[in-house]
Amino acid sequence: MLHLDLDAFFAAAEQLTRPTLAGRPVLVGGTGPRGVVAGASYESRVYGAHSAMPMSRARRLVPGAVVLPPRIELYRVLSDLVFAVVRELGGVIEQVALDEAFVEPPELVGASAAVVGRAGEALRQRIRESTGLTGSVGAGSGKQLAKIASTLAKPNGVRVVPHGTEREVLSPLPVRKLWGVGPVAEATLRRVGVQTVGALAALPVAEVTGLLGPALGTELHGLALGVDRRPVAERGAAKQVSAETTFDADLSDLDSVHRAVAEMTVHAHRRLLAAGRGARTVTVKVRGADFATRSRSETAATSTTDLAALTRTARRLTEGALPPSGVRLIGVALSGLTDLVQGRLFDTGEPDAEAMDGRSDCTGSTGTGPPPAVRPLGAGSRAPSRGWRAGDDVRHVWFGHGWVQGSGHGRVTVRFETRGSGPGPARTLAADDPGLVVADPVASLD
DNA sequence: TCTGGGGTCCTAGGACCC
DNA sequence: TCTGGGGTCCTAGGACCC
Repeated sequence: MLHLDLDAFFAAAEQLTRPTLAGRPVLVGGTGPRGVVAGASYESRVYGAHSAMPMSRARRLVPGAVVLPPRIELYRVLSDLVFAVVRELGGVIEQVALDEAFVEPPELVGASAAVVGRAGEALRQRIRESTGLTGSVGAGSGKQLAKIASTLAKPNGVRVVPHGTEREVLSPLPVRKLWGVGPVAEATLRRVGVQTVGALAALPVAEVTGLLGPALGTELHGLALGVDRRPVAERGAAKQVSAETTFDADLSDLDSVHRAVAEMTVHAHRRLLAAGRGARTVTVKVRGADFATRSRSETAATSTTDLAALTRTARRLTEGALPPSGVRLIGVALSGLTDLVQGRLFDTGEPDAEAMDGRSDCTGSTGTGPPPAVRPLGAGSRAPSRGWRAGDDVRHVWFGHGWVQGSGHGRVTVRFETRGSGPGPARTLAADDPGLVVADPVASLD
C-alpha cells in the first residue's frame, strides 16, 4: 500500500497562491499572542521552526519570517484537487487529513519494489502537474511501514520498503516514530531503557501491555515487529463536531464566558446542520489559567438541532466546570450524532433571544475567536469592520486579486498576485479605497 | 518557549439490566 | 437473603494524530 503526504502543505499552499513567497520562510498559524505554528515551509524549518511550536518562539527563531493565518477553505479545495488525482489510481482511499492518505491501487498488489517505485513517482508527477504542489510517497506492507516510508522520503521523494526488509528499516528508528507513541509513551518506555523500535520488539508482549495498557501495548508491540493488519478503509461520517477558542487574555467574568459559550455553540451547531445531523450529547471543555482542562457532558434522550436548547445546556454545564482562576479556553462539542429525519427534529437556524446575545457582539470580543463566523464569507464586501489584516484576500477594481501584506495609519499594502500570475507588484492604498473589497481565498488559485 | 483547533480512541468507575 | 458476572450506557479525563 501507498501513503501520500503533501510536503509542508499549509505553507506550500501559501507559496503556491502567493508567488512572492516562494523560497521565503513562511509560518502559517495563530497570529495572536497564544498562537501556535500549524505549518512551516522548509525555509523556516532550517531555523528549527516546526508545527505545534508557539508562534512567538518561531518568530524569534526565523529571521524575516512571513506569518500568515491559515486559509482552511483554500486548503480544502486544493486537497480535493490532489485527491481527485489520487482517485484515478482506483482502489480504496483512506484520507487521514487534508494532506495525507493511504491508497491501495489494485495494480500494485504483488508488484515488485521497482514497479511500485515508478508508480509512486508517476503519482507525484501528476499531482505536481495538476496542482503545483509536491508530495512524498511511501510504500510498504502495511500502514505503519507506508507512513514511515513517506516520512523517510520527505521532502519531494519516493521510498519503497521491500518485503523482507521491514525489520531492518524499523529497528533503528526511535520509538516515537511509531503510530501511537507520543511524549508520554515515549517517556514510559525510556524509563525501562527502551528507545528504539528494535528494543521495543525485543520485549515480551506482557511487559509492553503492562507499561502501556492492553490495547496500545498489544498494538505497538505488533507494529514494532512489523505486524500491521489494519486495512485501508474509507472514513465514515464524523462522530462529533466541535468548536473551541483560546482567548488572547483569560476571561474573568461570567458574562464573557456565557457569550463565548454561545458563540462556540453557534459554530458547532452550524456545522451540525451542514452535515445534516442532530446531536444527543453536549460536552463543554473549560481550560483555566492553570492550563488544567475540565469537561462536563450531558446526554439527552433524543437528538436535537435546537440551537437555543443546545446553548442552554452548554451554559449550564460550563457553570459546573469553572476553574478557580481565569478562563483560558472554551469549547463546545456535539456528539451522539444522528441523521436527520424529515420533520422529526427542530429544524431551526433561528436562535431565541437568549442564544442571540452571544452572537450579538462577537466581533473581535474574544480575540482569537474564529472570524469567518462574523462575516458570512463576505467576498465582495467592503473592508472588514476589524480593519485589514495581514493575509486577507482582497480584490481591486483595477489591480485584480491580491493579499494584504500589512496595514496601519489609514493605509494598506497589497501584493497583487495569484497562482497563475507569477510574483506581482505591491501597492500601498488608502485603507478606505472604494475600489478595494474582501475576496474569496479560493480565487488566489487562478 | 509556555503551550491551537479539530478530531479519534482508550480507560475506569458507576448505574442499570438480566 | 445474599451474591455472581456480563453487557451496555454514561461521564470524566487523557493520550494521540495532523
